[in-house]
Amino acid sequence: MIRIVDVAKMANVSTATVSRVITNSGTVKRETTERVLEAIELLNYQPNVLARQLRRSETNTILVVVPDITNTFFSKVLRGIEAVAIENGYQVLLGDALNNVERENGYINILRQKKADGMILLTARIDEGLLDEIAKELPVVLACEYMEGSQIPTVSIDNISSSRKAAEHLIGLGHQRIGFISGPLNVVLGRDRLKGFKQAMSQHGLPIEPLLVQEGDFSYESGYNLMMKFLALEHPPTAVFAANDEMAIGAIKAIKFRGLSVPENISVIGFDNIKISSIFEPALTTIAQPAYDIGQKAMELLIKLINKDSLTKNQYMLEDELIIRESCKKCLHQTIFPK
Amino acid sequence: MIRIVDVAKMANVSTATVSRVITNSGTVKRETTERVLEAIELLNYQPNVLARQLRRSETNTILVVVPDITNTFFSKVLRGIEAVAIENGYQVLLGDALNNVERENGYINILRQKKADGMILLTARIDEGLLDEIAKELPVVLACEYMEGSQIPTVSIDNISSSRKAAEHLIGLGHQRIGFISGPLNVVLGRDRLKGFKQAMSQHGLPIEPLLVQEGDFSYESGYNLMMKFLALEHPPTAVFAANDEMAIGAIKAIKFRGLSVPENISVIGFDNIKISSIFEPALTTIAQPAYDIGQKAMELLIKLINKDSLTKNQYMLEDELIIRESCKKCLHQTIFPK
DNA sequence: ATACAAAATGTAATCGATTACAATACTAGT
DNA sequence: ACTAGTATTGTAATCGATTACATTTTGTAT
Repeated sequence: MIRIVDVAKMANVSTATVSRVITNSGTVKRETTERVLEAIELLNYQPNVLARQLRRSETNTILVVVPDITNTFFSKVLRGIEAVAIENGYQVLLGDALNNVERENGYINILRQKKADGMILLTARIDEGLLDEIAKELPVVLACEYMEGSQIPTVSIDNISSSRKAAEHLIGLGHQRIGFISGPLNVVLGRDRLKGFKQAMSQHGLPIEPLLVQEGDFSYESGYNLMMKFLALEHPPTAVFAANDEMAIGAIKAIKFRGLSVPENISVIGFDNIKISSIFEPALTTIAQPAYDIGQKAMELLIKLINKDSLTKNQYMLEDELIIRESCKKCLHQTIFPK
Repeated sequence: MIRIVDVAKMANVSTATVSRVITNSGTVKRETTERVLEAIELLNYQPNVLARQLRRSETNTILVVVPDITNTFFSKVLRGIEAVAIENGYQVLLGDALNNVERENGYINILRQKKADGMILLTARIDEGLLDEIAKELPVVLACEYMEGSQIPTVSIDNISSSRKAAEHLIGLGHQRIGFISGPLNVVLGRDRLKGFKQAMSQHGLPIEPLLVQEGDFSYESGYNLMMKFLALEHPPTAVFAANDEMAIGAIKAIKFRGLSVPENISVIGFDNIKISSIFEPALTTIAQPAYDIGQKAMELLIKLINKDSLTKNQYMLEDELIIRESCKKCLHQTIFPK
């Protein structure tokens, strides 16, 4: 292992000078710089990052906690985060929470142990009080998710209004019996999308039937199973709004399994606009989140927090967009089993 | 920031003793241990990981380089890696190479800088000589990919034989004009799957028409575009073998776009068995890789390398499986445009 | 009570860089 | 030639833990 003293010896200077050359401090004479660089080259010297980090007490690493890495929506956000991170000399440490609160908490400890300079959470099932406290001392940004009443900087879309927009699209097509397959209701995200749905229904004077609101977990399987439940009702909904695309696709598969078709018999709308939603048949009508942009913005905020720059505001809402494809259609009959 | 000396002072012992308590060395009297633990509790002391790592010259972090994080196949491998990593007290640092060789090289430097104790590569476009040299000094494991003539430990399936198996499935169904959409040929993986395809064709006395072998890049888009090329031929293939599922799905979409159907007009077989391949319609016939197991095994090997345990062998081949679903069918006519 | 071994604890060096402060070399102005 | 001021370089403290080695305490056998 080549150390800085080895370089110093070879170049016939002090370690301080070598260090100054490495960090481009600009105070080293050109000749000396050249001698040092030559020695570094010759010895193939690589500075020991741990030592540097200890001295500077910084890691140049940020931690990103994803609820579920197999969901492609998050990989797009990640891409956005990574782009800005690399540009600014940060490494990205990825934590997959496996949809599991304990794992999520575990990652917080990594931040606490100063293994990372900051953290971006794409999930927020963690105890609010705990997170709020940590965020007071350490740089934390929430992306996609947010936390009620907390001052933690957040980047997301307005889930309530976009959810309302999706529901209104169905209502606008004449649907009245609309089923809602929600995300897990222990996360704000899940609750917000439900809230948006309910708002839209109420505002158009439509009843919210408890049987037509089911709690899923954002997985394909839950979408499939809950749709099966809807289909077992005497009066199944004529349209279904799933709180994410994976569940929407699951729902469509269930409908098809029952020999019915989308959108002819039942309309389905999703949320997120993951890649597969445009490939799947019928192509999914959905709400597009600017995933990449969310990632970028979140990372930008985090860098500001790390550098202790002040933020002009701490809630960033980006624009979503309703993407109309093939999975929704005008409602022709108020029941899907006409006699 | 609470330091170990603070704890030592409070517990009225030396820092050495505190350290011994923390590391469970077992040589500290029970009373003292309790006093120290109490102080740690009271002060809410968190050891500084950087200092420890510097002293011990280990990071308890391993680096995983993925060619493309948006491909769900890799997230499954990652899950396998992570499971074993966490179990053994390792953190996983994820590098997304964005299908880009330079990015890939960049991650090697992280290992070199000792920011990680070892590395698992799920891609290997890097210069062979360079990688081989690094692997001599530092723990490196290849997963999914491998490198010809190198001694780097590897976990994968036998891509040649599984590819042959896939091609033979089509041949067994009577297909003779079979198109092959390969992966990038600058990676062994891509070349191997092509090799398997060619072997199967030759062994059954079928000609390999250059026009029917096209190089893709594992993306949905390339599958779509290259299939369009096939369809523009005077005699398009009656079956297509795509070197991964994403391209296979792209190919199917192209076929449908042309008003033809799968498998009635053209059979399509994929590779990887990603989740969507069973959901997509027609459900994809494909080769299943034991992605999770590959990840686990790779991490196990890496841990052995890090601990300088000896490996019994350094090429691990896991079992693949041909999964027959709906996208392939008996060949009825040797041309898809019968006069 | 004594001697010796084993157990427990302490002291201080160490990991490898960065950086505050000190010292020296150089420049220009008189 | 002398001096103030700047540019360059060096010395040594420092980050916060771990650990080799030294020392003290405890336990046991005689």
